[in-house]
Amino acid sequence: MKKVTIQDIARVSGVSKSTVSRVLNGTVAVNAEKKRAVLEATDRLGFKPNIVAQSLASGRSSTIGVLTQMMGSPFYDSISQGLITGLTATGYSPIFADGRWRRSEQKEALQALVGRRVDGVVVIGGTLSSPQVSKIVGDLPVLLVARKCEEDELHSLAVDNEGGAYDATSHLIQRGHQRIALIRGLADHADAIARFEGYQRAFDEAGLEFERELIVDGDFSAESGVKAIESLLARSVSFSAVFASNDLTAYGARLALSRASIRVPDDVALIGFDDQMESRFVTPPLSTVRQPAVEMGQQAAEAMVQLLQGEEFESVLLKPELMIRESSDHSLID
Amino acid sequence: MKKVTIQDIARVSGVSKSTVSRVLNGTVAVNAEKKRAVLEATDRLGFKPNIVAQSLASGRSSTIGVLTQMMGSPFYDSISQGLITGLTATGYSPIFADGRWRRSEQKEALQALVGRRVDGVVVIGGTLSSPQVSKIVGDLPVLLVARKCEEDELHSLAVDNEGGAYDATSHLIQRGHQRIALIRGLADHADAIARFEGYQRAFDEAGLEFERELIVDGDFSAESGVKAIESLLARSVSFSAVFASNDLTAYGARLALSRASIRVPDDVALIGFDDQMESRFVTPPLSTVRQPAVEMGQQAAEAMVQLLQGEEFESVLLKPELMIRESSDHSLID
DNA sequence: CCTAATCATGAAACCGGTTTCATAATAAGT
DNA sequence: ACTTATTATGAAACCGGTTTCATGATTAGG
Repeated sequence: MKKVTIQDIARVSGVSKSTVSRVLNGTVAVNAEKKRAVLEATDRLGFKPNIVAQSLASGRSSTIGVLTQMMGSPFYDSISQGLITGLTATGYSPIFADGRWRRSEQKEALQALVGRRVDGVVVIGGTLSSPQVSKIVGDLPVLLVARKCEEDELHSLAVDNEGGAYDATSHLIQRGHQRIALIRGLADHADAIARFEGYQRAFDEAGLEFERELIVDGDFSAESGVKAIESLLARSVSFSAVFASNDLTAYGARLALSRASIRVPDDVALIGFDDQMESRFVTPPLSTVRQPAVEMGQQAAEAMVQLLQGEEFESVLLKPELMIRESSDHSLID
Repeated sequence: MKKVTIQDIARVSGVSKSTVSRVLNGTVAVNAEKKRAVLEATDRLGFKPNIVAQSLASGRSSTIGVLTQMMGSPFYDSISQGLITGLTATGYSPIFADGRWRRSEQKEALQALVGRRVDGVVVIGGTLSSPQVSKIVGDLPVLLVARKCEEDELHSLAVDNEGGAYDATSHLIQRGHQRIALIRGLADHADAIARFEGYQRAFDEAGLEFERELIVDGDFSAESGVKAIESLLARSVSFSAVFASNDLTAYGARLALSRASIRVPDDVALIGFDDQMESRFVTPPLSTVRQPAVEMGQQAAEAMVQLLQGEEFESVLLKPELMIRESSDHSLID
């Protein structure tokens, strides 16, 4: 079970290890006869290059660092998943480090990745500013996923949260809803803020005022959806629709409504954000704003490979798609 | 932005690079004065060891290969997530490769990991037999997660699927149900088979016979839950309870029941398997058999680190916990 | 046919660490 | 005090590749 090295190949095929390397990488032409001998030996001895040695010598590790923020969010998890699948058979392997949404840990994680000499870095979410990221990763290619890049110095692959929220809210307004409760996400989370802004803009453009009392704080968890509805009911706030900042929150809201014998969509329309896998199957199927998480991960993988091959990549802002299902399929207007 | 090497440290602090290495690794004692100088220089120059070089020289890469099977299953995804978090700050980094539930791809993926000279391998699910795995990874420590090891030659961290299914079924039987539909998982999936066996044993031990017509095929997807219920109804099979092979399937079943105006749990009790995050919040909250996926991932991380430190590790078979919620909270017996 | 340019190839340097080995210095033993 | 066992340390080998460089062989140009 001892490892075969190119030295062994060289000895067996009667050439120098330089030549073996050249044959294997096809960097320069070598005599056809020797080439055949080398390939034959490589095959017969079952040679597998030592990627670590390759990395050290070439300065490239064929490894891509991925910084995640594990909050057990289905959305972020799906992106990671898409990245892993998108990277298979590209020659690059993803190596993960987690930042737990804490600045210091994100920095450490990023440093660990750089220490491992990754060829590029994909940052999924997180709260590090792009200068902070740049400072740590240096001139390595970086791709920010599910995050806009404020300064536009880094490449990014994000979703238009504001637009998505605008669409969702407008949809409800068109169905005649005016008292639309909003369950917000984490107060300092960029996505949550953008979604709130979309909500506001929908009201503005419809020439309507939204009521302060309809805005409830949340934290993207299902529990916070339950609490939000309970709070609304406890305060006897009336509302005919609920826009939850993500699907998980919408599930919680749905449960709380059900407990209060409020029917969805008959009494109250409900809409979420994300379109996680389960949303098509909950009762009633949940209307939501679709963020193609898995696809984003795969796209990120492709984009990173492109960048590593020296090609250019234009930051993209994906337009999320409104998925209208039964939970909002009830119009107040006949 | 050029890299600082131990050679630089050596020059600055006036010692040889061997000594620098010794100080940094604490392998052997060195003169206190020199030690201080080295540490000071290390600090001042902001030295970060090149892990690739370290790996090549030491033969250890401080990297753990993880073989996943991306089927977008929340259960498996959560294990990966647990692994990532469990490995942070251990000095080891996880590197992923995906096998897509296909034998040939699993082999390739595993080979890729070994080629990267990982120190150990964690296999999550998958269909490779343990001899096949051993053959590829050689004498590296291996941990099979969410899978029993048939031959017991490899370490494993699994859940007692048969027992869990037995508990779930028995629970329904105790509540007076006798016509319990079972929606099976993928026909050739070990977990699906074990769950079916648990179902059968529960009937046996209760002295009851289960009816063939109540067993419907599925594939662990929500769609298959919908189809299963539709099939049951189309065949006019009567049943008072449904045991779905996983939560996703249960969601689908719930939706189909709802469409047919069959109430849960009043008309039909429903129970799933997994206890994924959402199950507490669907309507009605889903009774299920809890597999602590995230915790399993974390435990796997710990176990692997243990193995790498030469400590022993006993394969464990976790006992899943029955979570009784509203979806099965209706007894036929008063 | 002779000189210059091109080409294939092996030797050696290199990537950045770890580890063995030999040596000089120090401590211990009698 | 003299030999022997320890100890700290630098030089050098090594891990397994890639890449530069020099050289001898080949081809092209005139």
